[in-house]
Amino acid sequence: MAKDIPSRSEDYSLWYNELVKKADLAEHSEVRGCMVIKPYGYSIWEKMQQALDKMFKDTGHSNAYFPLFVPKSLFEAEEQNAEGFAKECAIVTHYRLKADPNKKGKLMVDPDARLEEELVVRPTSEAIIWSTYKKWIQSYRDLPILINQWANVVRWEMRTRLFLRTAEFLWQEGHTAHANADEAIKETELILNVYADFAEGFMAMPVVKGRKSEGERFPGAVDTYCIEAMMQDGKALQAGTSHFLGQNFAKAFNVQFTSKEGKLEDVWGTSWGVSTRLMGALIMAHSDDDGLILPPKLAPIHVVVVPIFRSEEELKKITEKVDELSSALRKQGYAVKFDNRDTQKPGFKFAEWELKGVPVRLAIGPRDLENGTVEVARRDTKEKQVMKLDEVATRIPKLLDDIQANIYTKALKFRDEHVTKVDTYDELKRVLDDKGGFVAAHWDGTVETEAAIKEETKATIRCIPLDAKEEAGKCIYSGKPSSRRVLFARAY
RNA sequence: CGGGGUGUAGCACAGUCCGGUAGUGUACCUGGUUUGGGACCAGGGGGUCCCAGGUUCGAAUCCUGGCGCCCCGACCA
Repeated sequence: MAKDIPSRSEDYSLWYNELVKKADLAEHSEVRGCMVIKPYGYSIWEKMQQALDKMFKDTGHSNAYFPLFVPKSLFEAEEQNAEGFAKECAIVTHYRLKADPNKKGKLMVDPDARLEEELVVRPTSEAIIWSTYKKWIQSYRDLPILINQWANVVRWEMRTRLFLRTAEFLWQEGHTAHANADEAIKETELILNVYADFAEGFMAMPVVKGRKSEGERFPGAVDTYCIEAMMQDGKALQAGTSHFLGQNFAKAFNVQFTSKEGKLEDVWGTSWGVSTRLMGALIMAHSDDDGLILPPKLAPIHVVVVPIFRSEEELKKITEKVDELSSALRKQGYAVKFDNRDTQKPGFKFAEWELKGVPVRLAIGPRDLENGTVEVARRDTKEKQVMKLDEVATRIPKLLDDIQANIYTKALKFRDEHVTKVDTYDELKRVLDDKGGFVAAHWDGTVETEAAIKEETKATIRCIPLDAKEEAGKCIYSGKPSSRRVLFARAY
């Protein structure tokens, strides 16, 4: 086990926190609830951004940027949305500080600098964006608008956890406007599929695509779609949401257009987002007691090379071989790190790069120079093999593909083993306590039943899976009829 | 907001009960030996002991007030 990190079985929560810090991903800042994302952590986030950004652009979206501040009058325009976020908003009330006459060297808020209208620091940008769309949209010819923004938002959470829930976080938020409901719903579903493809294809993390229940719906949305993932401790994590907003925001902000037929109509909308929370998901989905396990498609470093040498001479000879190998790998698009520090021993480096989750490690020493070989170790299984030096550059791509596939398969197997069908309330409670994971059960579709189950078991309906089969049954709580199973779980 | 904990070197912590020269591990710096799974030896540097006030000859330690942070709960898309 890695030094200074507790094992997952000992204390999963502590394992997660320590791993985030020890792997150099992020740390707590001087600001309550806000984290510093460190270079290594940020480089993983950048890989996520790059992949997602390309997917958005490939599906016709463009990036833009809207203000951090939302005037209170705009913020409150869409009532449900405003009410949903009101309890966790940071508000700017003043625009100036001045020297405190009573405390030397200290500043105070200048009471004369009160803003006429308070500014809400965006917890989400529907308000500011729809108030802008109003100016952009007159005709059906102006539609659709397909915009994404990469931004930070602030939600004054009571309790925070690195990446999973921070008071300020980074995300992307898409906001689209359409001429009819059908097109908006298609957009909502398109993005849901983009998110699922990203989670599974890049993060190697299987997800369940579904709809949120009424009680879990985004404030101001008509319908909320989501992808739900399963963490190694059996808790669910919402990894992304895509909302069909209906005409709610158009009505709130008077965004209307003249249709082909010459009629004045309200615009249909969607919004969708994923955040730095995905970093938390990535960590908890794959990593082990030795540290991070990164899927090659998101790893900032694919291959780390550790030279083993006694003298400058030896290092020089090794470096020659490594340079050749590195450039062959780089030509194929892989990021290679040559860890030639002479300040740390090989064993230290092995442990460190394992902690950081680099998928493949090569070790080259005098022995290998003699034999024309290199030791290849994969992070996911910890298996080592000796390869011919001149074969490495051509075999690594396959190995990285194997690793990507293997960690997905492993996570999928775990997820599938943690979906349990139950037909009684007692079973639900037992499975939640003993096994965790998703519990597939019948539900009568009411907010009351969901709330009661949540109150009693702390489990929520994660989603109504899109692929749920029609199946007659009885709600495990109320006994009322139900036509399909939904997934319950305790969640992050 | 409720419950608990905590604040001392970059980091992790001891010392606080019972007041008397500021400690340990790690990290850092120098030199040497090492290097195929977290090296070793020797030497060295680094502190407003969270802040403010009080008690005292003397406060990291006792008293009063304040602040920060962490964990658990409630809350949470």
